[in-house]
Amino acid sequence: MQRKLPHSNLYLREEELRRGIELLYFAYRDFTKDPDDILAQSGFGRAHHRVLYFVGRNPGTTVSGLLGLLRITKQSLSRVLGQLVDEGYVEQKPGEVDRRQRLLYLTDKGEDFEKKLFATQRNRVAEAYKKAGPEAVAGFWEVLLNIVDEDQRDTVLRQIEK
Amino acid sequence: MQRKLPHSNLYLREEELRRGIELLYFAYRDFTKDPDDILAQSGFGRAHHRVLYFVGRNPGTTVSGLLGLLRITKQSLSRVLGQLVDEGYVEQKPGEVDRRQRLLYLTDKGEDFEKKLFATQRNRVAEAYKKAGPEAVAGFWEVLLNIVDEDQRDTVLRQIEK
DNA sequence: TTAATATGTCAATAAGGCTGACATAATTTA
DNA sequence: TAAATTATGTCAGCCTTATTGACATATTAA
Repeated sequence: MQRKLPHSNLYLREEELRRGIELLYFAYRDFTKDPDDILAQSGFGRAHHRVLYFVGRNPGTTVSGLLGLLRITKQSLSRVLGQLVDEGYVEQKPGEVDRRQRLLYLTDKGEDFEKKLFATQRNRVAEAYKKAGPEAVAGFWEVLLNIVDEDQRDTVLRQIEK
Repeated sequence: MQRKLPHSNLYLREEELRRGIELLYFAYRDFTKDPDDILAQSGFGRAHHRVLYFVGRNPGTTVSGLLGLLRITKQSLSRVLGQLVDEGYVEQKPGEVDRRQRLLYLTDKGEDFEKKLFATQRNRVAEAYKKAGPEAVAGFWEVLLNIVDEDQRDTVLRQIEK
């Protein structure tokens, strides 16, 4: 596969930085489109998706765990999470060790829905991985990880290597 | 540089797809944070940034050109663009060939502000490129481009190779 | 002359963030 | 044990940014 390599010595030139910034914007724009369409049909939005996704990936997580991962306020999360609980996508169980906590789990309904949402992004990313090849994928991961705030990289690594 | 390579044959496994999806989310989350903070101080939001950015990159673009690139409605663009024009960041000149068009340009004030916003993302991406190395950067570009909608890739390529 | 195009505008609606204030139950600490 | 802290929830109000639909104007093209 022919690939244009960034300039070996001066690869930090304006043009190449612009390219990364723009690709990130366009890729993210399209990446979020498919699940957004499905969510809209159920009266949900992107925020519901994130909650479903991270609760699915981290069953038994607490509200504050989710707040730390999503980095939004509890008032914002509360509205979204409340809807998901009300409509039976997420269930809360009191923590056994610390009974102030509400441990979060997807219900069967929530799992089915999350799978449906995931499938669209999964297909898109799988296609992109296939076209780009394994080495490109490794580079993709590495650059993205280094774009994350330095003090968040450990948290992200723990999350993605779960 | 030691890098974990995705599984050569079965690299489309769930875990590796999840990893890409999550990294994209976390990287984008942090990537947008710095300019968002600066924008908030001036009473602007992320949408203003996008307009400033793409007008800066494509001086003389039309309103419909911008709509196609950003893929939002003209009503949404209109509000944001109107504010930027009112406050002297963007200027509109009637098209010479087609006088219905309003060609868009950054003013000096707009250019200064855009540079300030760009600098934050530029630094972040430059650091990430440096840490990951040129080959990783090439992979980063390639995967991102393939995540973009297939029918949008030419448009995106024309934009990033400008 | 008519139709289509580029742009702008008004109005209503919605998602999803935010801040601030306050409440409750449970746990930890002094 | 009493007081402070923590985990969570909730109410109220505000902002940005997106949406749809309808309509207006100027200009260009058929």
